[in-house]
Amino acid sequence: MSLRLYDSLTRRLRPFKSLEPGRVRMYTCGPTVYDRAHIGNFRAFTWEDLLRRYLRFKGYEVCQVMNLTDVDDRTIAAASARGVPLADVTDPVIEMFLEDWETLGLEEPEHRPRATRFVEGMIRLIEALSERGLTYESEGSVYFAIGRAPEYGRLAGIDCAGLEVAGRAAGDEEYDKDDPRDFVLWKGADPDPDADGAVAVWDSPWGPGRPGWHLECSAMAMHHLGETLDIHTGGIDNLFPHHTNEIAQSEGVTGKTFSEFWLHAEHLLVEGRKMSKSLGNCFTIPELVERGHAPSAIRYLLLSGHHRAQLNFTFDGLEAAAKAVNRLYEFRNRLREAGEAETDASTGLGAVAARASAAFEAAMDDDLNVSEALSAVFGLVREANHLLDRAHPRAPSGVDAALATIDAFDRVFGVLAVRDRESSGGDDELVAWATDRVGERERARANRDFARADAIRAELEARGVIVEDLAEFTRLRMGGRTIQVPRPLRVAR
RNA sequence: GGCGCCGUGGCCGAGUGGUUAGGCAGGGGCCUGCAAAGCCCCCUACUCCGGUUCGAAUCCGGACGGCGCCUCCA
Repeated sequence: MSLRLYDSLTRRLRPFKSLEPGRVRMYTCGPTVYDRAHIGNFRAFTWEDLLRRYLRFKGYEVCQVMNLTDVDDRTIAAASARGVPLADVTDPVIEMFLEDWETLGLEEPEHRPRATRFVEGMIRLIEALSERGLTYESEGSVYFAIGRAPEYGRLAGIDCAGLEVAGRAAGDEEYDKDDPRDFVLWKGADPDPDADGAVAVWDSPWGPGRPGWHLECSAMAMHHLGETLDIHTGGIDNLFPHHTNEIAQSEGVTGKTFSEFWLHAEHLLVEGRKMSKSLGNCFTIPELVERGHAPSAIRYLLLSGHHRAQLNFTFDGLEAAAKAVNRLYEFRNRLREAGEAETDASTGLGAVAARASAAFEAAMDDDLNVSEALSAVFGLVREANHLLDRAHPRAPSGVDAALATIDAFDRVFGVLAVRDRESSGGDDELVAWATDRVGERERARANRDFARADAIRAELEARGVIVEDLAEFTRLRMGGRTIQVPRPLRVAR
């Protein structure tokens, strides 16, 4: 079985093969760190994490680069407005970004370069482009002349020759471009020392200024990964102009293919509507967590739709996702417990697990069809539960194989790993109090004083603690967290 | 205007020329002091109108509806 991925450039599903056997070089467009990333941003990042994990599942070593855009109009505007250096805005945002990254259980990329540390490399790129006659200078700025790049616009499906040059550029103030569609490589600084751009000025052969937005990705990708990447990913909105311009710049310098595959994630809708500040639906990860939603559920929901389709993020969906995650979690627990029981060889999980494994891989091989892959996972859950019921009180054979399969699935989805973290910890004081109350409730139950036991449960529920009596212990659920309180040994009568 | 996407059961969401997607919700059952959780079973849809076909939700055409991009939003 082999992996096939939809490539935006050729607009077709193509078999994936890395340039270097066994090793994938992948560049993922990271966040602009002017404000905390929202769930829409994380939809793309979570999907990229899935891609990365699946490549590893397929046996590749992955070298992933994700940039941090810490200089652009918005970071500059934020710093200027507050009258502070750029880093005073970007450093805390980066910190929050990494926090959220961790919350969702995303794997660390091998490199996380910051644009402001790569300005020199960007200048070298502009020089190389200039030597090839692809640029022109105007009033301290340098532009890329797209008219001299014959392939320009292919990624976005834009036919430049037929494009109107006028369009929205008619009233444009930037009349210093030869062609309004050209994009800036180096933006000359405003001579006014009080101008907004003053927080971000570097020296260059063309005078003081700052690099254009698209340039950083070309520079950092090529620095870490070489002139040709295996995979370049990003949100669909980056198709044009960002990725289109990246290709123009990079290939303009090297004359080589910049990336073999271009993969794009569609946008997220929230409650059926486009995310926007005015609708107030640009939720961040901590906002959702504060509302009592578990990170594992957020991760599951973000992952559960195909990356090339818009995903509708809803609060109902979040609750459904939490239930689905829990089902997997309980299933794995059940397998772990069954592993210790005596085996009943007349029923076997091995074949069921092998079938699920094959279905999972076939689905993921097909352009990361997560929905279908999850269908295979839940198929295993259902069939295995059935066999576990039948073998009870003994265990079917093949429990280890089923457990290994679930673990392999989760190395790709990474949902149970996040869920595991939610089952421990919590507000120490509340936990101590609740544990104490449960102890008292257990004594009442042992005495068959159920009125008292129910009163204590109500008391706990008043403070947001849900009590569940299980065979071996009492489970307390508070918010997204779960705590197990062992049942005191009852004295035999 | 240009380029492109989508319309599946109460909700979310795969898929496909003839065979059960899956999750959540809902119904029934097991378990339980009660409850919850968990487990099992059930619940058979594809916007509309034409066409192609032995057969279409799946292919073609049209209509209606929704959406994205077209210079800095993942």
